[in-house]
Amino acid sequence: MPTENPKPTPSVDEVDTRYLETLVGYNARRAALAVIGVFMERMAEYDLRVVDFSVASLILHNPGITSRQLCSALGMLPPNLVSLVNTLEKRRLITRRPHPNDGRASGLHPTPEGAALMRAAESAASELEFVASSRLTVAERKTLLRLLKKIYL
Amino acid sequence: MPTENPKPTPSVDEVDTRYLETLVGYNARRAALAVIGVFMERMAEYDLRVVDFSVASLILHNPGITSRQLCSALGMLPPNLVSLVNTLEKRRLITRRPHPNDGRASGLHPTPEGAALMRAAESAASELEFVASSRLTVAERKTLLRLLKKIYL
DNA sequence: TATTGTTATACTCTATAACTATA
DNA sequence: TATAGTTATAGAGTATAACAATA
Repeated sequence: MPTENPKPTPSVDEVDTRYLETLVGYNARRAALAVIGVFMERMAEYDLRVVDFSVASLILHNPGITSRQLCSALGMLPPNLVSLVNTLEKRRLITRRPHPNDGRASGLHPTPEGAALMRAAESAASELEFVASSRLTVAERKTLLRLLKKIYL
Repeated sequence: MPTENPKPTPSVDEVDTRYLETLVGYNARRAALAVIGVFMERMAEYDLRVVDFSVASLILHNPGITSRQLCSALGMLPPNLVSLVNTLEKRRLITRRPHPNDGRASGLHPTPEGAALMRAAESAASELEFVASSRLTVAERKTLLRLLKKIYL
């Protein structure tokens, strides 16, 4: 009878991630973190975090938007938006004006400086898209965006 | 001459998110958060957070894997893995054994109970995939996974 | 000298409760 | 009574520095 040692405390040579890679959530999270990592580095030039960029971009394209609307659009909670908006205001990138129909709310508006900064930041972001999806064809990138929207919309 | 009031502090009716929706990072993050939100609720039954599931799944499929290998595979930092592994060990879901080739490391192995739990959890996760991607055809889901991998690999 | 695992700790992000001013 | 915005605070997640044991 030959030597038998069926389970000799094995070591792992190469990690098998095949199961996790079958999950949409795992892949979407990895992809998001990869893209956003590059995005963060690039936006440091404008002193904008990812969430600052998102908020300021929505204000640029939706002048008069309220904090509540920003929270709904971006899935964040009102208390976590307060200091962010305050900082943008102190940097003179946005201003608050009284809301025309609702005395409780403020309308958020880009300043000329804020609009200029965001146009530059959005240009940089759009350039980055080509880097981030450099291994995708234009058609594949379009398909990816379409399928991702079908997941979360 | 009619009344003119070209910029009367507008209010926003419906938020225009079209620019952000052109960005892969924005869409991937939204999709990941949507899927993972459902995932978290479902995994509460097994008392597993997303990261617990990922670690335990890798241990199941890679018996003998080290902490260092887990960190590399999941993009997390060693200090943040310590208490997670300790908790899995205290729950008797995994055990540590001496690494065969490296006295500094421990090999992590699933216990029979841990393997049984993870097989159940993985079944639930795979079922959830059909819910999460219910608006996608099978072919679309396959395409989505392929394109996401091309982004982060 | 470099690496594995660990402790301690700091920083960021996210979540909850409670308050005010207005609808 | 309900909602917008705010404050304070708690909790989760992520980050760095430094150490002991081993390679």
